Amino acid sequence: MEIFMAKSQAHKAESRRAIVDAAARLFRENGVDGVSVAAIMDAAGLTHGGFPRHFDSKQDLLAEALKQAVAASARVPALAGGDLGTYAATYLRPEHRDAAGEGCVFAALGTELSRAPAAVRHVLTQAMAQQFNRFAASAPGDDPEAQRAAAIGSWAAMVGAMVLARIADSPALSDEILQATQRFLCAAGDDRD
Amino acid sequence: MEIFMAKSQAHKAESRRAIVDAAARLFRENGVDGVSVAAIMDAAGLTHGGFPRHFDSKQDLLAEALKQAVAASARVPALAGGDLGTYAATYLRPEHRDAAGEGCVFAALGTELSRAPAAVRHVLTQAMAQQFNRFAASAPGDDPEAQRAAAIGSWAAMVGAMVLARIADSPALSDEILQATQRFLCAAGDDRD
DNA sequence: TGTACATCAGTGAACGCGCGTTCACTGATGTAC
DNA sequence: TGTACATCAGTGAACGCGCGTTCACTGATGTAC
Repeated sequence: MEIFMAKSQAHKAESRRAIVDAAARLFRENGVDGVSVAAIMDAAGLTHGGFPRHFDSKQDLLAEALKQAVAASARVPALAGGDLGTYAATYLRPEHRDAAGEGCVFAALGTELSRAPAAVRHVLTQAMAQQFNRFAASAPGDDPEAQRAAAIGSWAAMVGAMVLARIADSPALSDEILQATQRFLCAAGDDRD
Repeated sequence: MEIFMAKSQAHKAESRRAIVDAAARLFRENGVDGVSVAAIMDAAGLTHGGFPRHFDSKQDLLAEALKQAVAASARVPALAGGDLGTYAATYLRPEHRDAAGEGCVFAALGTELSRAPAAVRHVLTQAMAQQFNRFAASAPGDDPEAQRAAAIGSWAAMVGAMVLARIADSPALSDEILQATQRFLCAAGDDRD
């Protein structure tokens, strides 16, 4: 415990970063309604009273946390490379399923976010659009429209598979969902090469 | 208002059905944490005080509502027919996206349900297993393993596409996600026919 | 058939509890002189 | 260089509020006689 921690302006930015980091992880792990502001502040090493010095509301923090999370996802090497097959192989690993807090925002919070306020959904819409553009260029096939369809359909399959794999209470079925989806996507790609 | 409504045992079953129906719809529309027990009872035409005569807890009702919802989904004609392509065309319609309350449970509540208690997840796991078995038989291709992979991967794509289409705040992008996924799934099927 | 009574679905008030949010206060920061 | 003071990040107590749940009560049901 840093009892005499400085409270300068420089350290405020550090606190803010810690809050956003904790929120991005805890929201994905437990859902938006499954984690309290107090729990987030605690995970950031602060008390809940300091919250309004950084954010107007929990929704405001949610928007910031998602903004950071999608930006971080866009920096994942497999995605930066742009190869759909490589990305799918990375995305569909059991390690991703078991670490929702550091994983895909859409697979972790998707159904809750469809009911989120406009500001939150807008952040995610732009992230989706960018993702599709990146993938479309590297998708198999030569017809641009078909490439884009493959990019969108493949990503939908990844997100859906992760959602379903996390619901399954049988480890065997959960693993199978991930493997089968990867096989399905590979086959769909190979057919067009 | 049926002021002098009978309160016989026969009518209790009717009340229970009304509660489960309302819950199945409202949970899917607003999320589990987005609807209160009082709101469900109100939608069923009752007051919240009568709730414990029918269910032990909100979670108990959730399990019952999901059980009914997945059973109803299994009776959808396009699914009973077993043809994957027909089912995808039905599933991926904008009307489904815009009527979450009557639609697929996994697309409406998927990410919340992954954090649900074991009893709830078990109901859904069995529903998934059945869905895969039904689809696998009619999936394109002749290798049973590949057929099963196609069944699982295709359904994952449908669920994922619906989740993403509901997040998108741009109607154009939302429609495109549904159409592109359908095109992608058709192409994946055609390649194997 | 008629009457007394036990049952229990449903009512509406009330109960704790946890939550998001607010606020008076503390004390280190860093500026003014 | 020192000293007085304004600022403000962070603390911890407190605020309403809505929620899931509980409960004394009502009155129709339907059985016992």
